[in-house]
Amino acid sequence: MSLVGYHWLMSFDRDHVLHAAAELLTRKATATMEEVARSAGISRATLNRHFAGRDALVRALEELGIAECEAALEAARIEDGAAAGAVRRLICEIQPCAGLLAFLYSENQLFEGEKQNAGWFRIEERLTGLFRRGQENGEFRIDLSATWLAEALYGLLAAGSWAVIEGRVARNDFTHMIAELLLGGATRRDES
Amino acid sequence: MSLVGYHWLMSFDRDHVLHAAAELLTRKATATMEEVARSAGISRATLNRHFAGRDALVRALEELGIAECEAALEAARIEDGAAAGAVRRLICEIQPCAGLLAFLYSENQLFEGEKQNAGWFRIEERLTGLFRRGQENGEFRIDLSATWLAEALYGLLAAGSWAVIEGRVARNDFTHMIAELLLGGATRRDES
DNA sequence: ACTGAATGAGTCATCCATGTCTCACTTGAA
DNA sequence: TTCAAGTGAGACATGGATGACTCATTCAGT
Repeated sequence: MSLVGYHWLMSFDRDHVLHAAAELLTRKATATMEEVARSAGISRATLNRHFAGRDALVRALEELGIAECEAALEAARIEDGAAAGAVRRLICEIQPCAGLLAFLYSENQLFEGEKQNAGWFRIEERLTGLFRRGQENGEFRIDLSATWLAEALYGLLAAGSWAVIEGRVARNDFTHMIAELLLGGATRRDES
Repeated sequence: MSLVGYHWLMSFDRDHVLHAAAELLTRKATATMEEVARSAGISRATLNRHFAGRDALVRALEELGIAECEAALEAARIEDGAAAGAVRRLICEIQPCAGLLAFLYSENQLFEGEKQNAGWFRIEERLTGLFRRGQENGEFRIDLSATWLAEALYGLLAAGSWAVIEGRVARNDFTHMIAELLLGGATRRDES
């Protein structure tokens, strides 16, 4: 049947293509459509058949990033328990798509138009809500705004991804480094 | 005399052009040479007379960024006194060129060639040296590598610049936000 | 007033990424 | 086997950014 399942050929895997594109574009944001196609193991023609232009590809990556972000927010159950633990779980869950987020984060054209994706607002809301909750129950300091903490999390995720890609830090330390710096800071603590 | 001082016309100010380009490219990394020229108040022809192509302009911006970074490192006297205070002074001094750094930081093509500027190595060395000093004298925790702390500083500077540009946080809070988060983290501290 | 240097505006050719199209081939389903 | 869908390779036209060029104008110094 042509309606139920359209999977005669397995050579094109939309999800695989998107992830390959994300992986490449994270390292080289100016990569050619040809390069993106080759990195996914398909031809430029096929890539253009499924994504009408570079812009459409970036938009699809944006959707993917938002979806994975919200999935991470769900999996981390950020509304449960202590805020600090929630942040740790979130960073752990979000690690697989950190590279994609770093690319989207640097793609500032996504945010300058008037038709920006509402998904970012939802994520921003939940994220700032998490930090605000931590501030209200006394876990987090209040002199750093929840908005800034959310923004800093993005920045640290991007910096961490780049550092891992360039081999400056070990991939296994990714979660620990970001979570500890964001939550505890660099200064040594005598308590605990 | 044509050898001593070449400043007959004041209409072209190399430093002003570079700073205008930095300011624009920070917001829109894909800006046209025409747009860059207009943002500096000069024509595209003149821009091309002084910078042979976009690549040369980016390289000049790289040089400017490195120079301002090292100037900030000097002005902050990062070798003096407590490491935490040195970091605060450094962030304060580096604030004016944070936008430029954010742009260069996202221009990953600068770091993939084999002919990358040695200035970054010098800065990286001094920066990691600062954090290592803090670790060795017990100020900073040792489970976060000095390399990562330096990388995180870059990431936070970039995130802070963007947040200011987009109006998410106040420009006056820039130094305080970055320094406090990097040094103290988000978690509330009961000691002073 | 004169001269030379530098600029601004405009034009032109070139390059490169992109999008579209065609055609032969492969593959799964009937 | 037959057929239709999907793919890969290649050719083609297009658009936009870029760099080089010309020419009139402006301005500083003499």
